[in-house]
Amino acid sequence: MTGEPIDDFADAVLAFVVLVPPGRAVTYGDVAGYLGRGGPRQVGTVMARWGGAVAWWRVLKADGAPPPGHETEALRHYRREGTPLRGERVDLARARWRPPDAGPDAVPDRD
DNA sequence: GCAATGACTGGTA
DNA sequence: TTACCAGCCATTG
Repeated sequence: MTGEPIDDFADAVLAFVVLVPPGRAVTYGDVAGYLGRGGPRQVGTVMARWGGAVAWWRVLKADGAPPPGHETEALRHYRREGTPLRGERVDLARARWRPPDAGPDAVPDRD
């Protein structure tokens, strides 16, 4: 009864995106890297297909720019969630988020 | 099985 | 800062 035949890879991508807390963001390449499979393009393809079911605006390109065709919409969410912005792009230097179990000490994300 | 496509990335100019 | 190029990998015809 899934109703939506989401692929395994897509499910992993969406599961990762929903883990990203508000005020934070990650890049397509980061998601692919944490998943350990696929590439940034695959993550983008999944977001384009099922991204509407998750906080797609928390996933951006490596240059800190939101997905094309949704820049204004994404920027609106950033202002609302308090995401560190730098001009019209997200300040990945501060907004970049990483999974809690990606470190040897499971250290909480840096401020 | 092969070729084309795609919400990408990093390096160089 | 923007622009162009080559690499990357899963999906689709």
